[in-house]
Amino acid sequence: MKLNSLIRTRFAPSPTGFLHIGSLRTALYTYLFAKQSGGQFILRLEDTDLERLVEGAAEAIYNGLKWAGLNYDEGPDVGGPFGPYVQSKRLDLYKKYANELIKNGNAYYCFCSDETLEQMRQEQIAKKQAPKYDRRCLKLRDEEVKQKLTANEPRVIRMKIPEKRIIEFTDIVRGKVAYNTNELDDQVLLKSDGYPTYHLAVVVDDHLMQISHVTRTEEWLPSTPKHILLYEYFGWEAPAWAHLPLLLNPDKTKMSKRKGDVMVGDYIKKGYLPEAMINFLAFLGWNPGLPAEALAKAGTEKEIYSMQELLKDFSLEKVHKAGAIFNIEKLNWYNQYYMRQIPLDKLTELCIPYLIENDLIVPKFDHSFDIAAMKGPFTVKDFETCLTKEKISFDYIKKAVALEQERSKTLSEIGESVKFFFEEPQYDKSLLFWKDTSEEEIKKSLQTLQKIISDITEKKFKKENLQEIIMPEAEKLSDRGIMLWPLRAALSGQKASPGPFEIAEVLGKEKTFERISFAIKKLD
RNA sequence: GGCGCCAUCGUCUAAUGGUUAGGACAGCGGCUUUUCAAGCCACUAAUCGGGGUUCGAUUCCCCGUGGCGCUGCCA
Repeated sequence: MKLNSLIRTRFAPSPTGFLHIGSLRTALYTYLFAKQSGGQFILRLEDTDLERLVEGAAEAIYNGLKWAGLNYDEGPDVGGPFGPYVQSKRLDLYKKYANELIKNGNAYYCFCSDETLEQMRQEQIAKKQAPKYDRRCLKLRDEEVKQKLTANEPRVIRMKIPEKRIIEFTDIVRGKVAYNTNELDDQVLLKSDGYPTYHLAVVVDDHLMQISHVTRTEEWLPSTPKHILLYEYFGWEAPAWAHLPLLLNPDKTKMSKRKGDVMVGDYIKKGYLPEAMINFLAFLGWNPGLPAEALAKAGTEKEIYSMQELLKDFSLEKVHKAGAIFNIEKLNWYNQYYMRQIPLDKLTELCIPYLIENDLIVPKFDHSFDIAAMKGPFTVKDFETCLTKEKISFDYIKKAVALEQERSKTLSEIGESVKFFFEEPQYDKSLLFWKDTSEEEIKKSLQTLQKIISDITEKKFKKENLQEIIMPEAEKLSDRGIMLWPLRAALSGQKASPGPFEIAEVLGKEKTFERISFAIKKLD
């Protein structure tokens, strides 16, 4: 372990898919750990599997990290002193180090074909043995190897694992962990296509990039002894290890697609806020666990943490060992909480892409942008110059959003619930009926309202005034719902919505009158 | 199969030898109420099993059970 030196951590995803929500949590913990001590956080792309590369995945990773506020000090798109930060651009390096291992006798060429290896595996399984390379190529004589190399036969480079050694290491999350080298396979380090496997590349890069702490998920725990051996072969000092718990599906399997949304982009599109996602993810597998006195002082066990507070309180030692199920309900709760904290102007800006998507407002520019990429006009200024649909102002949108702010869990939900402010509501006339009131009563209520409203001046069309004037009328009835329900229903066309007076104020006198008239017509 | 990791309410977790086992989400009930939310109040709900160690175990040790991970020229 490196002591007394700058903490440098890295997040090293492979661009074989869009940014996974579990990866984002790993990145978060990695970021927090480095940044809380003034260390550096690095992004490295591990694109050594040509077959699984996905186009656009790298972009999605950059965007996702940026969205979440996990800014890296060095990385493929920002550069840095230890670049390149993309493994496919470092092939010569891996080759050089692999050859060094051969020279020192810590690795050897293997010319076995896929079929040979597969057969070997099958035989071992049949004999109930652990599948393991039988080292037949290690027994090749020097001349044979030389001959095959000259003939340019396909080959890989395998790591030579010593026998009967116990590799013990201390993991920051798990404590002491030990593996017997007899259980380890002679791992392929350099593939026949010249690309390194993860095992070689990760060790070489972590060393060259001066990574002090390796943080990664638990699935890597069993390969850690191989990595430690490689550090030993190279004569390098190994970093500190921290194997983080996995994020799980509700059925406790490794979180994956098919069992729900797992891509960060999915959550961005749905309108989750980065603050909520970060807070939620931080507490999935970690908890500050305040001492009793501090707890008593705080009054309650605080679960709302900003990035700043996380930076202050996070600690790898307190990360849980067990995997955590991704619980969407709690995310929703966090998101709703954070949505209520956002200043209205800002929230409105965030909602605009969703309104455009729902065709509620139409900008003049080409709006075929991607919400997940978060590109497009978001400022008030941009927005006011780009509307075409019946002179809807930013202010109008703001008022509509304000009414849905507390009632929505996501931005996309606001985009939906706010619809009736922008288009005539379509509904069945049965919606207008309050409990078991008669059609006549409802109609009478609406007619009364029609009259009251036409008497109110445009200027006085505020919810307080409306309430002051309409409530006494409603109180005259056996149940004020007889007047208030049909009013609300007529204005919103919805079973559930904000209150009638607030809606009326936003719609304005003219639209309010029209919608009441429309409702009366429905009853005729 | 082998190896490893893990195990507190349904879920996320707090409490590391002494608590009525705490909180949050969800759920349920109530208050509020023109609807739905929100808010406020209350309730339900957990230490996987068995052995030890100890005056005392959620906590330490062992065994079992269960879950998960790895066992690829994937990462």
